[in-house]
Amino acid sequence: MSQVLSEQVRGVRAFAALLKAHASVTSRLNALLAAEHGLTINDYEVLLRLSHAPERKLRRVDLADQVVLTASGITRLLDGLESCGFVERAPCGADRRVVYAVLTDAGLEKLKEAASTHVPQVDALFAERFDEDEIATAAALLERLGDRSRGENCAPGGD
Amino acid sequence: MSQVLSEQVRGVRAFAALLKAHASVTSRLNALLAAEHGLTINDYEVLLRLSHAPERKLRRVDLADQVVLTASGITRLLDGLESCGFVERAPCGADRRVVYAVLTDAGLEKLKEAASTHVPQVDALFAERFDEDEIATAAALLERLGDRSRGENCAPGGD
DNA sequence: GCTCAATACTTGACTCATCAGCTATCTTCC
DNA sequence: GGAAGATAGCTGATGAGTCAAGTATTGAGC
Repeated sequence: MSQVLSEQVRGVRAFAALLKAHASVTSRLNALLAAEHGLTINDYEVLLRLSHAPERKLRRVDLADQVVLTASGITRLLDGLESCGFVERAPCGADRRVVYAVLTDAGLEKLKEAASTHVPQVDALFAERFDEDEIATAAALLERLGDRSRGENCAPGGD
Repeated sequence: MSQVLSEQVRGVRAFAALLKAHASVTSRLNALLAAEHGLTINDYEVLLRLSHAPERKLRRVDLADQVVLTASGITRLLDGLESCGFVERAPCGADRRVVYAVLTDAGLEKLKEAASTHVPQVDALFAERFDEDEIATAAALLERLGDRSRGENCAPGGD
């Protein structure tokens, strides 16, 4: 009866595992990050991206792309970080539509503080389950999955 | 300066890739599932789990565990599926605290209908990026990551 | 057989992110 | 140099999920 429902199809199993792994891992790490530093994972990721950016600043639209959020999602997220003083706005001389998000010194400090617990926690979570080769393999595969440049037309039924 | 921030630590890279892969993949598939069938990915997963369960029924608490949601999250999600007629409540004779969620015939039909587009889409997404071995490897690694029985005490700084 | 803790579930208030729709600015083309 | 369309960003309404606190039921200990 359930030909359609049986998971003989490979991708489905991997997808289900991705969903569960993500939910499981993020719910745990999110709780720790929130309790210890008052940040969400997305807050943390945004601070991290900014810290790596030239002059510690990024256009909001590029930030949105990097953390896979919509433009309005980034606006609201940055509202929070701005009100904490971790991020500032800076106009762009060349294009007045653009408002850069700039990591402040306080923001960098906050990031370092959060990283000091978050990085070991993340690492422990992986180290408990995988050896180094497996972590590297997982990272490489996941990076390919997240690469949006591939297969834009992936919708056999909808596009 | 940024000893703490540099991603020499392996787990962090894998974690960042997990976040991005998940966001990227789910935002796409969620949009398709919502547009074509009016379901979220979690709705779909719940219908699927129920379809595999004995007598097509599951305690809410077990369902919550399987899809990694809180008890209240499951209540709200099932509210929606109930009002669509895809799921029904059934009392448990042995324990009157328990309310089973039961997949109705309409719910099974809905699942089949949704699966008919969703499964190929999921599969295409993976097939575009990976060969079969890689998909199997990714699935196996992700399953281990999502396995909550391991490493409960994963918080070096908090527990 | 009564009390007390644990378990299953629901509800209200809240957070975070979405979409639709808006303004402002930039670019192109006539 | 003015109109038309594209791009960057913001805002109101909404949805999906969380937590905290509540009820109802069960089971264990005395």
